[in-house]
Amino acid sequence: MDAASDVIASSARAPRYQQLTALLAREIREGRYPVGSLLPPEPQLCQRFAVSRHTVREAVRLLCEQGLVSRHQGVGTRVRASQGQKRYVASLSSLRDLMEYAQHTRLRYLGSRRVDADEALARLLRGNEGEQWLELDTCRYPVEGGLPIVHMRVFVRPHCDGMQNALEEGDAWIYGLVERYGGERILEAQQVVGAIGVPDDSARVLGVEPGSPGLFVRRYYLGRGDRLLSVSLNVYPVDRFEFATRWRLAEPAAASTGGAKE
Amino acid sequence: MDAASDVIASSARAPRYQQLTALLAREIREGRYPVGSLLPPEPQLCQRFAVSRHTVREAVRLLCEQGLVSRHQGVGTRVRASQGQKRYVASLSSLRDLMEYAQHTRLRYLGSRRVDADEALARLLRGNEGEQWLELDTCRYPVEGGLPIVHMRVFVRPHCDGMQNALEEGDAWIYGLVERYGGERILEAQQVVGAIGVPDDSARVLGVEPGSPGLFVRRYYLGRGDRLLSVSLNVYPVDRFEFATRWRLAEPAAASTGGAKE
DNA sequence: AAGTGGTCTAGACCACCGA
DNA sequence: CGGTGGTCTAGACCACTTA
Repeated sequence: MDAASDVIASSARAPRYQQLTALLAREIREGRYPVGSLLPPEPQLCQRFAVSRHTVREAVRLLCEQGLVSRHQGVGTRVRASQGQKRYVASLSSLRDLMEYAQHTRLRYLGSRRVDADEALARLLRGNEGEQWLELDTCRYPVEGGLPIVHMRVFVRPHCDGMQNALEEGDAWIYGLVERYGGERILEAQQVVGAIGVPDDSARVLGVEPGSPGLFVRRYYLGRGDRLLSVSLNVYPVDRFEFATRWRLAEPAAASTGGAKE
Repeated sequence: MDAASDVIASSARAPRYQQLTALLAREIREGRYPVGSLLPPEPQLCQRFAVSRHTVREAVRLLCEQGLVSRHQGVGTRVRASQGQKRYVASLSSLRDLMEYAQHTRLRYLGSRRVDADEALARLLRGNEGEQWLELDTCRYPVEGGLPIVHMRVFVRPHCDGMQNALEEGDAWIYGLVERYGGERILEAQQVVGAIGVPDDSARVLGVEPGSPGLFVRRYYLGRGDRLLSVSLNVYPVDRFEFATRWRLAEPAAASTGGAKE
């Protein structure tokens, strides 16, 4: 190839591997390396850009982190996408943070019962009619007392019997119990939020007028192979709860670790 | 130190840098390097474990990706957490996905006006009393017609004048306009969701009873240095909207790039 | 000025894959 | 088998922070 024109400037401000990342990303975007094809092998890139293999690998690593390529030992570096999308991500250090407010709440256990899912419940739980579930009825109070913040109905598989006892102790986290009693890690949580007129049973628990404005939150906890481990149906009355999320732009930037001061 | 006992087995199955990562992670967990302290400098780690600096750096890089430490040129490697927490992440390919439903909606522009923030509005917009804002009044309809799904009041800085014209064309995305007219990328979006009795003005737009159950969503769009670029105040009536999010467990697995086949 | 992590080179051997 | 990416060494110079 025309090695001369491909030389990476060593005097430029940006490190070489970052220049290389940008250059390769542009060539991928412009079709020189179509999606599905293989990038040239590392030795070839070293030669073309007159840099060491370490530099090439660092550059390709960034492409990899941006999802543009994937590497496979013995095969090569395959182009997976032609352009890095903007991606906004939100992260939680634990599912507990889904309900950050809950740090300052106490759980109260109200009761439990076995239920056979009728058609409406089955649809809500994404299961089949006639399935057996164990329903746990709970609510959360502020630690300083007062009216409940939320009415929570938690559905788990019947073999999770025994969770009730743990719940009665009062400061357990549903998702933790689900993992302990279900013997399986929660790999994904899905959440659906919407408005609702508070239904009668929740209204009684929460001490508000039936039909008054409320927030419903359904959470589905999934394990391996999208196995449904638990479903929680929550109702919050107006003014006692807000749900905050932060979405940050995930920089496909080269910066990696260096960035922020402490 | 007792270098002999710290030698990393070269015969073991796992690569040295992964063994090193695991070893350091354990020592952090067990308190040898408390949170807030500095890890020994790289040359020292090289000596202690009798490995090259490259290997040490690869190991520390993994600790970094797991969030256990952070590196700072000229300072050192600081311990940030004593144990790798489970982390759940949700990602969007664009802010548009925050309102996935909106793919099938049309925007309708209702009007705009300049406002001086009074105390209540200033608090809502996280700004100061007396600040000038440009308020854009809009709502969204299903493409197939019918009642509006949401009443949106968007606040932008006054210099964004001209956005109205773009809005009147009908299929613009607020966040896109904010970037175009503000001349700045949105680096972060914050979202607060809660229940609300639909206020009078929104009720008129939405065609529902004032005070009936609704969902409010406040979104704050931030640019560089957390500069507030825009705020959007949305009200959804019951039954016309649900808000879904998926949180997936992000594996802090050591595997890095090697893992999956294509 | 000294010490930190960040970048970079020039080599080497290995595990894995496909022909 | 040859070629790929994965790991590793032993050096070097630089940018940045702190004192």
